[in-house]
Formats: sequence, structure tokens, C-alpha cells
Amino acid sequence: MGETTTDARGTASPLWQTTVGADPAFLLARANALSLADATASLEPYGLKVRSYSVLALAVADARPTQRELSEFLRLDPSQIVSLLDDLEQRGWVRREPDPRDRRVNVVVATASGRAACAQAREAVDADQRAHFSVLDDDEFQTLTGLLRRLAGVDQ
Amino acid sequence: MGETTTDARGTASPLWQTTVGADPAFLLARANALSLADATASLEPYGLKVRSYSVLALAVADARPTQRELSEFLRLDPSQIVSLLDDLEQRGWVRREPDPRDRRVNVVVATASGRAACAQAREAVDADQRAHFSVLDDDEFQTLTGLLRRLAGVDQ
DNA sequence: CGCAGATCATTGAAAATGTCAAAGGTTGTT
DNA sequence: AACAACCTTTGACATTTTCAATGATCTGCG
Repeated sequence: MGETTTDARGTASPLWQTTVGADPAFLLARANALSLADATASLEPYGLKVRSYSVLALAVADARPTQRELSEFLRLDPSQIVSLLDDLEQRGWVRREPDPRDRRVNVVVATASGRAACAQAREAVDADQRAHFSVLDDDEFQTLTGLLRRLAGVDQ
Repeated sequence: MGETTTDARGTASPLWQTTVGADPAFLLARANALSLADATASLEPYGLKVRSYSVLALAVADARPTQRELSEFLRLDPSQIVSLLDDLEQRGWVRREPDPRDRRVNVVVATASGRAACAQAREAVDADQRAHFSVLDDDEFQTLTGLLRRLAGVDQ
């Protein structure tokens, strides 16, 4: 037991024994990479990537974000938001709605079919993410979420 | 208190109120993005990026990894390892050492100056990461690390 | 009112990364 | 000896990032 075999789901390496194996930044990067790969795979059948799904989900949540708000929240260049929206809009999942209060900005809203598509995609993603996080029990999961919220600076 | 002002360190947005604000995958992504940006900035004065620093650190740890091991551990295409090593080797921080047991593979080892450079860089990175994680107390930090290790699949 | 400076979405170009297939050298197996 | 599998390297191609410039619009100020 405890060999150095490269196991199926990508891990187990003598390199974990080094300092980086204990480095929280590295662990964070790895955990995120795994979760990301998972989500990417879950979304693939729906023609979505994690990026476009995030935008769609925010539109579906009726947050009515402007493009700049999306850019800042998702930490993407404004020009990347343009491409993402072009794509989502072309599929009729999302609309750019001019804001009457400020004619420079667009507000992003979901269409009915966008909501339907998002619901389907969400179901798949959530199921797979649940499986992905299932190495943790419910308590641990809650603890993790709380700690991440602090790290991510969600609440102020 | 508790306004919707876009605060200095990049957060605080009404968009956090949406479903994504509670999505662990999203939180993971955000926490990682922040930590990564931090580390990138810390390493900049040393002419290192997170990637090259990781490789250098593994070499310095005397893990004597082959290029393929680095590729798998860091989840990078083998060709990217080639570039990273070309760069580090050119600066004299790392050497490709032919493995006498298998003449196909190289083993990556750190030079004396590589060790010195890594020590300096590590000091900077660690200090900044400590600050970055200082929103958590020691217990919380240990808990987080443990949970991340599980998620990252470090042990088995 | 009218101007100056800031802000927003958009475009396009340049740089950096990611992904893949092919090739030469080497190993292990039949 | 022949064959398949493996490691590193190269080069091509796609995707992503990053940045500067532009036109439309807003805000503040004289």
C-alpha cells in the first residue's frame, strides 16, 4: 500500500512530498484545476464553457449586470465580455438591453430559452460538482465554503 | 456599513448575492485567482512566474524529477516543460541531467545559484502569501489546508 | 450653456498559453 | 532482430490574455 503509482484521477507522485505539497497556494491551484476540468466537462454537452456559463448564470439570476460589472466580477478584460456576450446573444440565450439611465451601458438579461438552457446545464454541473466535492462530508463542505468565502473576499 | 462600493482589493459587488456567490467551485476559482495574482506580483522582481518558480522549487527540493514527472505533476504539456527548463537553464538556475538508468529521460537538478535565487524568491512569496491568508487564523488555516489536500487528492 | 475629462462598449493587434501531431533516440518485449 | 511503447523536442495551430485606440455618452465645472 502507498506506492508511487500514477493513479487514475491524476494524482499520487513523490513530488507531493516536497515543500510545494504543503503550500496552500499550490493546493488551491490544484483543487481549482480539478474542479474546473470537471465543470468544463460537465458543460461541454451544452456548448458552454465555464466562462459563458458564469455569464449566463448571472443573467439568469436577474442581477441585470452591466458589461463592466461582469468584467470586474469575473476578472476578465471588457473585450472578453464582448465576445462572450456576442456568443450567448447569437444563440438567443441573452440580450443586451440599453440602460435608459445611462446610454453608454448595456444591461445583460436572460431570455426564456437562456433560462431553460441554464437550468439544464446547472443540473449537470451541480451533480458533477457534488460528486467532485464528495470526498468531504457535509460539515467539512460547509467549513470549506465558509473559509473560501473569506479568502475570496465575498463579504467586504 | 455594508454598501455596494467596489472596494480597493477588487471585491464587493451585488453579483455576490446571486447563486454563484455560494457556489464552491466559483469561490475556489476566485480564491485561487487572488492568490495567483498575489504570487505573480511577488515573483515579478525575481524574473520568475508562478510556473517557473514551481519548477525551480521542485528542483531545489532535490526531488530530481524527470520532465514527464514535472509535466504530470504541474498538469502542463510536455512541450511547456521544455520551454520552462530552457529558460531556467539559460539563467543557470537548473540543469538537465541525463539519467544513466534511462537515456531517454532527463532529471532536473538545481544549481547553487538556482538555490540562492529560489531562497530569495521563496522568502518574498511566502511573506506575501502569509499576508494574503491572514484573513484566517492559524486554526482556520490548518483546516483549510487539510481540506484542500483532500480535494487536491494529495494523499492517495 | 458649452467644454474637458472620465467612463463604457467595441474593435483590432500583439503577446502569451494551450493543444496536438510528428520525429529521433531509447527501452523493454517478443 | 523487430516491434511497440516511451521521453524529449520541435513546430504548427488555436485559444486566451493584454493593451491601446475609438466613438458615444455622461459628469462636473466655469
